[in-house]
Amino acid sequence: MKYVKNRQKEIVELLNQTEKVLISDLSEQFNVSEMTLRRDLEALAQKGVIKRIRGGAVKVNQGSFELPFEIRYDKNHDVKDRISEIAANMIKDGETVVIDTGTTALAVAEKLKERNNLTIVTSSLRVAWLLADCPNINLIVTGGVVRNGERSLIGELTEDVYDVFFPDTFICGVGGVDITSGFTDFNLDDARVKKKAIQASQRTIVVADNSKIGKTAFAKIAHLEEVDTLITNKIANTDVINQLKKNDLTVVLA
Amino acid sequence: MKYVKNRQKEIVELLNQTEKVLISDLSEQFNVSEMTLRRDLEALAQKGVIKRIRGGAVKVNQGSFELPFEIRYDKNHDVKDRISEIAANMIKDGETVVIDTGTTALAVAEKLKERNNLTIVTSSLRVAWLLADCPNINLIVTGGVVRNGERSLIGELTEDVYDVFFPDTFICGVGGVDITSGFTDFNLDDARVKKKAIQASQRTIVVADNSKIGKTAFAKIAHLEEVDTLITNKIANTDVINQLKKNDLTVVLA
DNA sequence: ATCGTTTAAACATGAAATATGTTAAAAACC
DNA sequence: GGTTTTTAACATATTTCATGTTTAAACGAT
Repeated sequence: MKYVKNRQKEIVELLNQTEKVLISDLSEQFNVSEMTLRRDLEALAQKGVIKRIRGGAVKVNQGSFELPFEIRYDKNHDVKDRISEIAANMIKDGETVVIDTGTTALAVAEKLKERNNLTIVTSSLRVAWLLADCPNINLIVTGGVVRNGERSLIGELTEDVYDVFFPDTFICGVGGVDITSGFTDFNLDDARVKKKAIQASQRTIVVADNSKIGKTAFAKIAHLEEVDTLITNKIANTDVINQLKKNDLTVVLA
Repeated sequence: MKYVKNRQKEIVELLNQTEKVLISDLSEQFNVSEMTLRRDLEALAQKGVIKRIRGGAVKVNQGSFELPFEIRYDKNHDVKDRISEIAANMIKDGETVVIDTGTTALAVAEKLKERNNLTIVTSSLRVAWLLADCPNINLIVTGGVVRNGERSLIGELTEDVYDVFFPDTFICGVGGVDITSGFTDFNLDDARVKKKAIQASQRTIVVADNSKIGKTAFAKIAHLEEVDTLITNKIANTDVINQLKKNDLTVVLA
């Protein structure tokens, strides 16, 4: 079961480099039958990650398109683990914390599961589901329209929550961090929610692994100055990191 | 897996009559090893349904206390299936439907999964989770505080949603239906939300299996006249049903 | 303290669910 | 038309989960 996901993840990554993969090649590479690969490709095509062609698959990644949550989830898992550990340690007992959508923010939520006396606000159904039965956490879900796949809550209902809530810390996930474009996200609606959460919160901590550094996604979330801390990992492009540090942004490398 | 839940359910029901059960007795009765029963009792004690004592367990059910969701879920499953089927058939494509918390309402959500062009509003995380990836359903989650175990959303945030939303139909779950006390629920906060949903909705359909008929739970939801239709099953107490029918309430027997 | 009972932990077994492989017929491509 | 790929159905393997067994430790009562 673990292998299935790993293999499918690798197929996607392979496709990002080679434009096209053949079932016959993959079969040799992974040492599994062609039928299995066919099933893998079918599953991925179903999610819209790849496009099936006769004998293999081609990439469909046109434009700023985000991979499905499940695929992203175990990508860079060890990195996210380190980043989220640091983020979790910056949260003190008794705080009111907003936990954002996205895989890295979900990892932070996992670290906070056993903590006491926390009030957690989230617009991610996944975070809500994860923390729903923690008796020691006061969990609040923002309302909103459920965005398919991502399971994030968006829209007016979500945004309006930040007119009445003023949390201590916002754990924010992003699609890209760049010197000129600032913090961006793949989805406009999600970006709007993040923007309001930043404005309402005392401090904002962005968690983003190195794959996001230097990238620009579709929708603007905030300028660099609006965020307090960026937690990323060491492999991130040092040039960009150094420039980010000049912009009144505390950068922590996991 | 199905047997585990059934056995645990039966243990709880047994405990409601006898105050106390012994592992040695249960082992004989269910024809399973004592170790298995020990595991069952541990699981139930974990959820707070029973209290573990040396050699067995005693009931903890003081007052009007509701069993945990998981235990209730497969109780009367076939009945809920019939009731929810009827409820689902009363929903027309294009409607805006509120789906409540509780096991029977969740069963209705399951029936609506494949339907098209529905807007579904829910204050149940379980319903939200179930429908989250249905591309043909426009899913809206009310905000609110997550109630432990039940995974329902409660509080001001939840209630206020019904100041701005005016749905066509409200599929409502209840804790009890009675001639004099009307519709009641075990939880005050849930009851408040239900009350507001009834007021905001064009019509309210209560789904409740026979175990609820003639019962009164803790918190008042609504008078009989405020609800349009009650869907229950045939085994329900006929006297009560007949009286209910006199109160301008359409009763449908599954 | 001491005896019998109950529990907890570790490992073994069994059954159900899931993933993978194989085969043969159908469909698609050239 | 002949080759390759796909689909579907079934067979096999793997994994997971519930259950059982055993043993040592913990507990309660005397």
